[in-house]
Amino acid sequence: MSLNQPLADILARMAKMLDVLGEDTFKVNAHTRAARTFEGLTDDAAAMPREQLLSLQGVGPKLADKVIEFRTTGRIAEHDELASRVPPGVMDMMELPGVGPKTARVLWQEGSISDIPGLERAIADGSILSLPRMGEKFVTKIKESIAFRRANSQRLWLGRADEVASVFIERLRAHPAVRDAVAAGSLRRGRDTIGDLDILACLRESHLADAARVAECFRTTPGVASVPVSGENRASVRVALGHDFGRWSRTHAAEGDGPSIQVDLRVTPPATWGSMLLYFTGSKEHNIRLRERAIARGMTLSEWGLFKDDGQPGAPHTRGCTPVAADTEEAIYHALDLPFIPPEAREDRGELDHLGPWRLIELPDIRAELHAHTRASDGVLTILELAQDAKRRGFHTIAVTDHSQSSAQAGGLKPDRLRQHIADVREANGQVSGITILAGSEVDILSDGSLDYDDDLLRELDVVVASPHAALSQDPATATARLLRAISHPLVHILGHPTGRLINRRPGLSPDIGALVASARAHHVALEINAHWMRLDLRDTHVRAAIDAGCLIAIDCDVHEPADFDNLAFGVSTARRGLVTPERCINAWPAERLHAWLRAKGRT
DNA sequence: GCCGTTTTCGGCCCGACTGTTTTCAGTCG
Repeated sequence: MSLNQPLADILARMAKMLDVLGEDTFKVNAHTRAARTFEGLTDDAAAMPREQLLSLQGVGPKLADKVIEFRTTGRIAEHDELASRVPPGVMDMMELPGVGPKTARVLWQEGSISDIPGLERAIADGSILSLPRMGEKFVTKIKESIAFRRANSQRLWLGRADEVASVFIERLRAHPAVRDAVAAGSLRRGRDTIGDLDILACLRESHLADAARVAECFRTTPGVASVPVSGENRASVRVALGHDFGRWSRTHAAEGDGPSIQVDLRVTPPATWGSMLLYFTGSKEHNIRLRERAIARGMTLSEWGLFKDDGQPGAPHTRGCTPVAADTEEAIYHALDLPFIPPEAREDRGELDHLGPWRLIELPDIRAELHAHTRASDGVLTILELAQDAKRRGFHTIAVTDHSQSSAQAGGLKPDRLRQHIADVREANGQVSGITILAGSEVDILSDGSLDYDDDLLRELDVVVASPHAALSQDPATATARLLRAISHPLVHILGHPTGRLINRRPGLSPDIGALVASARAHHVALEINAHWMRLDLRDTHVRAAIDAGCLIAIDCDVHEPADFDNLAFGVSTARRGLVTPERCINAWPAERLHAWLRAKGRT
């Protein structure tokens, strides 16, 4: 188990405690930045010599020593000391929208309010109004925040957030004053979960005075429950996720994933489209890097554009200055001596140091689906229907990979049924012109790492996707040994959804990713990015580790019904976050190359 | 607490909105 995440967590907690205690904000930021560095790191900080720690972004001598202390003793003394001074409930209060470190400190130290229940009591008896800067409106805002938080303990699934965003985007695009509307924020960056939605609308040149009407159109979208922020060019709304928000909400609304989400809108004229899009896409940390880079080049960057720094007080766009670049993101990056950086890579994980143009995998590059189920197990399509759907999407290859015998709940095939199924696939192949139908199986990796069919049967298949389905609570060492055994099996092509996680549902296995990717590379096994938005497994940071190690990647939809093909975009954005290129993705290879690679397995 | 294409000391991202203020602090993204 990597030390990176626990380390990131404890450093982030220290930053928050320093903040509420009123310590130097730059020290706070230093801890926050270091936490992010470890969160995005692929190599394990547990194994790094001090010199290597010091080479990391934002890690200096003091933080390096804290890392070493943490991995040696399991604690950081300074953290424990801070924790003894800050009640945990005060940290909870800072999670409320509208309550920052200063407010939390006033509540705690001047109002003796040290947790959210205490805050609710102080609101109920009115005693909160005696504290400085706490008025009626503030109290109302906090009450709403508490209710909102209670209903939204989890971030939203990517697939569901996308569905909600499209409701607003389609509505805005239909407005006569709007040239275009897009999702920005973490949705555009393709993160696996979304905290709130950011929508950007661009006015037509002929309708520059209509920003307020566009914001009005946005605020009045059916389903909007409240409007916490409303300005001339912006608005924030909260929406109840009812039955009007697409098929996922209908399927999953009652399953405890939070009944509302905040959606932020920004309206912009075309002249500032690029700088607004850049600003609103983030990540915040990426934007800060860009602004620092602008300053180093004698410029300043904001959502209003990139300007020459003329030393005058006041924001340049309010003084009539002409920007160096503002209308497109490309122009801004160019003026900062950078290539266009894809949104998925904007996480302050070293992307500004990337030389040359980026060419990450794109949706149209994908030409094959190698993980799909039919009615034979738990899918809804026949072999021919599956092939026709895949062909419609422009694929040259579809692999039929129904479940193996141990997945009884999914209708897994006993050996005899699989033999018949293989014969059926062979017969179907050729009946749909222009696409190759391969006979495969999604074979269970049993808890000891052995496979669910014997080798003679596996040898009859064109594609073997080996996946863990049960025993997903194994300890990391056992899980690692299990998956390594499956990877080293000579007939396995693809390791399917390697950790078995379900986002917001279960954590899945926590194998040693470094060992996994090294073995996958050595045994020519492709690691799957399962594109279903509840899985996205491998996750982005693991994909990055696989790419750094030289592994091959498969991006598959794990098709059970026709709509599952639509999830491919989420798999692709996860791949892009891991810096996957077309060359490394077997689904992007031409048919001949892919088929030759599949045939080579087990013959060497 | 970190960092160096003005710096090993003195900086450290930018602007809008909100609420409680008589001119601004706090929060957010």
